[in-house]
Amino acid sequence: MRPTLRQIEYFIAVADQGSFGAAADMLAVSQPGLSKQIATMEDELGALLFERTSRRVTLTPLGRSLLDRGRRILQQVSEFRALARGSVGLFGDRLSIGVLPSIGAYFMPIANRRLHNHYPDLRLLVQEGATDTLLDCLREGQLDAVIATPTRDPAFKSVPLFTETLWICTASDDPLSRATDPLPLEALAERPLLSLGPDFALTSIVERLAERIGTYVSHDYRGSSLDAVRQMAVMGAGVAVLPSLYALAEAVRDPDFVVRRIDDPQAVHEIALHWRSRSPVSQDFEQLASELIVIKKEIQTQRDERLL
Amino acid sequence: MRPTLRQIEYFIAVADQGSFGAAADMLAVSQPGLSKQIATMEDELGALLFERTSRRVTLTPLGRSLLDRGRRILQQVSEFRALARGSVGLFGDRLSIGVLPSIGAYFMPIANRRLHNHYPDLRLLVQEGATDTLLDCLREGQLDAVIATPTRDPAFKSVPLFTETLWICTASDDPLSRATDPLPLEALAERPLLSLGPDFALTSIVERLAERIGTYVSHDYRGSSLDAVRQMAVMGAGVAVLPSLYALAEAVRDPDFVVRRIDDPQAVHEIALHWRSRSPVSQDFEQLASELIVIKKEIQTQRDERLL
DNA sequence: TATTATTGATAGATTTTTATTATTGATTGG
DNA sequence: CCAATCAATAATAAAAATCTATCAATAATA
Repeated sequence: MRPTLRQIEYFIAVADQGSFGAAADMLAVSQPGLSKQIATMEDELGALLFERTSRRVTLTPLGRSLLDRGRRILQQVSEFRALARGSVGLFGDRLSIGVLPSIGAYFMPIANRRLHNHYPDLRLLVQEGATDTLLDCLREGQLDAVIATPTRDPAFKSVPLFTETLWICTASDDPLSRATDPLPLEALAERPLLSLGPDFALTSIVERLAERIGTYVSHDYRGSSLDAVRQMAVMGAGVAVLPSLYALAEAVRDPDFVVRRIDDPQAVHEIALHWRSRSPVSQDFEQLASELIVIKKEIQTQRDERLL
Repeated sequence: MRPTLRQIEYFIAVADQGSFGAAADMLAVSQPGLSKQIATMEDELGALLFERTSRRVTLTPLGRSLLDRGRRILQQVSEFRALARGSVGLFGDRLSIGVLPSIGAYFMPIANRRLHNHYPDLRLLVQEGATDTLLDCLREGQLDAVIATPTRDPAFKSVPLFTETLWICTASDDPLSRATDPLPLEALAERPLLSLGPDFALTSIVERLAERIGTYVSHDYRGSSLDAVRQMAVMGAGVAVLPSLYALAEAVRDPDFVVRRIDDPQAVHEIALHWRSRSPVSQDFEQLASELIVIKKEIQTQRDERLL
């Protein structure tokens, strides 16, 4: 592409030095080489950039008006390089990340703030959805990373981040709402459970729990959001099973909101960070994962203190 | 100076095409040569720009953040050249222009023909889209000019071209279809309006009108094209609000197609020509704008004659 | 499951571009 | 008029970019 960056560079050097020879010295190239580049540049542009008087070289009016543009171009190329080099071991400035709904509303805002301290230039674009949907987007390159239920797909690498416990929420006049201590799973027998739509991995977990104690997940009311699920429970449509991030955040906000942890080793939801195995920045993702783990612990500690 | 302009050019081509082979074809170079350039570029930058899976090529986060910068650099080099060659830039080269859908289908074909008489070498590449999308492309240098709703962004210069009036179209058995004279806005009260998707400035105007008379723009049926909007109106889904260029062109084509102008000072859509303020060929654009204004008047006169 | 097609990477030859040295021609101050 | 200075030219060398041919990996297809 003409003019070449080299030509622009030479052009600026000559303009600055006011002499071909001096410019050549400064750039540590031979004077004829530099002369040639300027000549071909002028030739291709169809106009003279310098006025050669026998004793000195001055810019033509055209050359003068091109000088700033040339400088700006070189400046931008150098910024381009700096940006590329500077982000070795870091992400670029935008990272598209897909997360489960509970993560999106109750984890990402905090995580975003803390990550900002470590990566000041990082801009997170968060998209919420179900695990499978998100992983499809990840596969197709619409997302860079996904925080969701672990998967075994070899197209992805993943690192476990944390485990969410599952909590129940019922109408305030429900007998289950009378206590706040962990609840044995069996106490939910005979009670219809409420959860999200069938796409969500959380729902599968809840279904498995329901099966174990001989009850079922209500198909009539399937929440499109965790808030919807909670509303249905409050109205008495069943027992909502909610992930800890959501349940506890709401409990902190509204002391009258009663949630109880399900006391069962299977009443948990594993959460992992996923990215494409082929991604050339795998190490960055691993580092991101460990940051996120730390952040989760901090959130937990902080919340425990507020609850006590 | 690294990266080379050629490397940046190749980089952008691959990003745009999503494939090394396609990019090489587009640039009329061999695929290995292009691969090599990208490889050395990545090598010299010390970071990968693309993520290669066997079936597709996607940008890494870093690549994505460099893309705009790259485009801007090429854009500026091309402006540098254009400026040097004397305003040959606009009417010698090809002009990529983005326009609103109604303009693209019912104005550009005619404008193109007439412009050809004045500027025999001018080749227009027309792209359709919503105002914001087009202005983004303009900013990034993918387009040279945009004909769309006026904006206040200081990055752009603009000249008003003309004002489109808004017209309605309803099903043929609709009471509103019985007359053809201008319609007071109030006659549309209680009637759901139909328009394009939320990206389009036209839709905002229609929404404002709807609000004034206490009705709404149907969200269930949002046309992806003006034709789609008209179809929905013909099927009785609501009252389509269409810009004059589209409505009158269709009315001329099909005499049974009933459209009525909305008789209200706010039922109008301003249209302006935009270009980058930094463009070295601003004068050319101003001239282009005045040509376009003349052309619009000619079209109007011509159509009025055919309608009478 | 085997086969075919597609896609990007690699190797080596070749052309094109850029740079170097040596030299020339022109101008100007003494 | 001479010596000094500067940019342009010529011949050649070095470097870079590109091409052809081919490979390896992976999906799609039979």
